[in-house]
Amino acid sequence: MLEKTYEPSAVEARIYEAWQQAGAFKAGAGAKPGAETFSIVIPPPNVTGSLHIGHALNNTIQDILIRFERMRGKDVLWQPGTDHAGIATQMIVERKLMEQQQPSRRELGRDEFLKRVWAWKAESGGTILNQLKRLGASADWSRERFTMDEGLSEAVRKVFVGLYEKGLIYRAKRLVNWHPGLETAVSDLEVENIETNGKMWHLRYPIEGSEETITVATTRPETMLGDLAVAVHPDDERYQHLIGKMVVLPIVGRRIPIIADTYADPELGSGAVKITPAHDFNDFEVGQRHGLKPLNIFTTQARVNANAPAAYRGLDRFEARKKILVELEGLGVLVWVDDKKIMVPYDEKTKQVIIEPFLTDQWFVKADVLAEPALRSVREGRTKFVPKSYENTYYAWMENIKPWTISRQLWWGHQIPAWYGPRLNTDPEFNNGAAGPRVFVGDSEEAVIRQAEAYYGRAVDMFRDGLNSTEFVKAFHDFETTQRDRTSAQVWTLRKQKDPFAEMSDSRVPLHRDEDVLDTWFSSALWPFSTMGWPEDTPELRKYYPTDVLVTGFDIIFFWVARMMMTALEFTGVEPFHTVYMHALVRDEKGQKMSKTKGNVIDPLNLIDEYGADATRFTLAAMAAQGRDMRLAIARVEGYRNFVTKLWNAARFLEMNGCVRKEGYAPWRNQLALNKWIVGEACRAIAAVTRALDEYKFNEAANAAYEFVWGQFCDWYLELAKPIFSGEDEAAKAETQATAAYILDQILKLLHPFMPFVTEELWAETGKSGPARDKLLIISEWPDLRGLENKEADAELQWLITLVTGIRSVRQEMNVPAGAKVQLVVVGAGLDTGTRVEAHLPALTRLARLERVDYSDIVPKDSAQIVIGEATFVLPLAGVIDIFVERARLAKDVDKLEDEIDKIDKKLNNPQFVSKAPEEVIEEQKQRREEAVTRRDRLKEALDRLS
RNA sequence: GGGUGUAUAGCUCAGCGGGAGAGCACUACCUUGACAUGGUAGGGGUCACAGGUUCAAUCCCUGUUACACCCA
Repeated sequence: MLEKTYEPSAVEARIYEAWQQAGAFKAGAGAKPGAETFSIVIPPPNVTGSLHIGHALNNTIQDILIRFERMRGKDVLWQPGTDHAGIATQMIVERKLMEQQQPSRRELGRDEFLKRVWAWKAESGGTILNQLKRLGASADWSRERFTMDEGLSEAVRKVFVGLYEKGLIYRAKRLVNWHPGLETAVSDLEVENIETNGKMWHLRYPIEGSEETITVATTRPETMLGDLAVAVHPDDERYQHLIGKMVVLPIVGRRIPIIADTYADPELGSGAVKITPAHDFNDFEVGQRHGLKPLNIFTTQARVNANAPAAYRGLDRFEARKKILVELEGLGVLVWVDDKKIMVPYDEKTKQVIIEPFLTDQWFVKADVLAEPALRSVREGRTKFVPKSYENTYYAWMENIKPWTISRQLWWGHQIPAWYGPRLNTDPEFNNGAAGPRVFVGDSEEAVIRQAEAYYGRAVDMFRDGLNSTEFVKAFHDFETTQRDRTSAQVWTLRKQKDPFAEMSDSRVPLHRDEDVLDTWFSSALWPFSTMGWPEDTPELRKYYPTDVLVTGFDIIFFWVARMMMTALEFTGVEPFHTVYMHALVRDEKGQKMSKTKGNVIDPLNLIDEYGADATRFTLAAMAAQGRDMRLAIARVEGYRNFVTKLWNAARFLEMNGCVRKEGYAPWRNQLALNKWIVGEACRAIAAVTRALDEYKFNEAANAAYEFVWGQFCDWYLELAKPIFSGEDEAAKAETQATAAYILDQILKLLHPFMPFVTEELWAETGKSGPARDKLLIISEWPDLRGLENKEADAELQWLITLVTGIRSVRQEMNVPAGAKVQLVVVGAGLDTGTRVEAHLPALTRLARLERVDYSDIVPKDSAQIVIGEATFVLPLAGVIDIFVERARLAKDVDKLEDEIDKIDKKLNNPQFVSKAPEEVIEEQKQRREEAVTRRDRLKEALDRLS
């Protein structure tokens, strides 16, 4: 016997274990022979992260699709894994070191620090995956991958080398977005521009050899220390005579030119702008056009460096600003201050640190080249976005894609497989100072050594500890010495004669490895194929790649989706998935983003603890309409928890009434209209859920299932079955018991993708009697009852439901006590109505609380009347009902019908409508009119009888 | 500044060229043999505003307003 309520906490862990034991999550579990494949790769969560509500939604949707397709007999793989999340993880470990008062990252050194990170990964890395398991995620855990696994790292190196060799990855000195806290470059996407109340300071610069001044405006006065020019528009009348003159930069004393460049906007401020090429992206370009060599005034921590006057060195950028303003004011240079809204670039993650444009050597990907085929894939429909509107977002970004900065000055991540060595004097670029060291890129040290030996014509030494290790410095110095001498054949000959050991110091060339690591998204970009074994040609890769659907939030469409498209097309030649399903972001019930600081975070694990995984999942699915965000209200979760209980109790009711599954039961052999009807309803519900899931309309799927289970099966079928169960007709009872058990099976299947735990538990419970179940629900077949609708049964049950509802409605409105039994008189019944009344007499009596049912040709006086079809159903309530109220009730209905008839008549009397509207629309209107007229006439008659 | 999206019941949201819907909330009644995490009945909407297209507009088009998000 089932308990009165379902206890999720008592069941979920056991069920999950049973699935694992049965190998139900394994790739291909339950697949029909020769089945189509269906694969999804999980968006890998941060390895040291924990589950938030967005993950819960994301993975619920994936699990619904996976369970659905698995039940449909496809060969399914859900590929799980985690991401090393370079910046986030490194920050966490650094913070922990600080909290525990241990040596800092730099004090520990690279190797020791990385050991600590791996230890932390080992300690906390399983958390989020365990949380996904609590949600019921049926991923193939035996195939779990991590972005820094050896295989995936090999894929990263292969891709890096491949792109490098094609010229699609290059190293360059550029202005990049610099994070002064982490002291690393970040990509454009990792910067969020936030509108802030700022100021515009107007500075009057003196002009050399003149009494004139030129006024420039800036939001960042401290950067004046790095000013290299003042620009005016070439057509600006006001400044023609100043172009070419020199400004003496206050405080600094540097002479800088006044240049003509269209970047200066004559309309803005004074029309003259200061140019600081090392600290502003626009200024950098201006500087390049005019051959200005950028002057960097900041350290990697955004403190003023030695390129500035001594008084400012070491000051933080904001301290420097204060000091400069004081000094400029004292000099009379600062002439005016405005308030101004300015966009300040913040670190996108924490929104705490202001990002600084900073001039450094970095690695870049020529994203524009890779974007071309990725754009075509979507334009030509080989990959589709759901909802489709995101395709425009994708186009807009991809069409204007900028070079992708992929190097990070971090330690946790994939170290860039590049080595640097000195240039030979025979190298064509030897005298080009800007060319920098000679770079060797290879997917292994052996490959690099081979290349380097070919270049140098002799052995090389590999220095892994970086540019500053004493061994490297010494070796490099030795090489440079010999290298210099070799520039002249004469000197070289002399040297060899003087120094018999010259040969030795000449013999090995020191190479050092690039210390930087790659952007985390570089490895994520390979996820769909790297997890399946690429670059090896594995069976998984052949079978499950390309994948089918990518399920993700729209916030990482650029970070991740676009980049997967690019790398997959470049390296595998196919789109990594045919569909990208973008779900909404989960917000709180007030529509605000959830954040720890606001304290409005809904922890999915709390929801699971309190309401169960099934209710949590169902809520997320039911709210997953295709939109930008969804607001999660606890009341909804509660409601779906109630739904779980409802299902549980329906099963309990069946159990109590001997509804056992029957061997050889065939739904098409049902005799009773009630059973024919519920089979048809199930058929429609299954079709609706299936179609909705095929279209990724999870809310529609959930609602259709919910409506059928609660609104049809529980509210009507079970209620109507009650009199049969307690009745004498054994044949009817047997058929209904078998049908009820059969429908429950269909329901369990239908709900399983949404509510896997309670359905699996009930599947087991109901499997204890009747024919033995041959497998778990998770790998059972998705239901399909097509062709079992029955029009007559539908009409009959619809009639019954209308009648019961009608009587109940009258009873309530007439304030008939709920317990009181009343008489029903059927007037004007034809053969159909008579048969139906007789067939459903017990149900009717019970549900409408009737004392007895009589037939008559005369309507009793002062009665409430219900018109259905040709018959009028009369509740003789003389003395009980208020005639006035009953008249009002009927009159209201008549009014409604009159309105409708008027509306339809207007249409039908319009010759335009009749001539232009489609035939079936006209026909439908006529039919609706006829029904309305009949019903109105009946109601009018009823009304007349009341007076 | 550019772009995208949204505006429907008190709330959260579906829907859609031809009858305005759901869940929650609300009101009233009901502990009837699965379920009070329940049942029954009920109230509630100029479908943001203004034009246009159409025989017909909540739905399509244009504009306005408000809000949200993305990009610079």
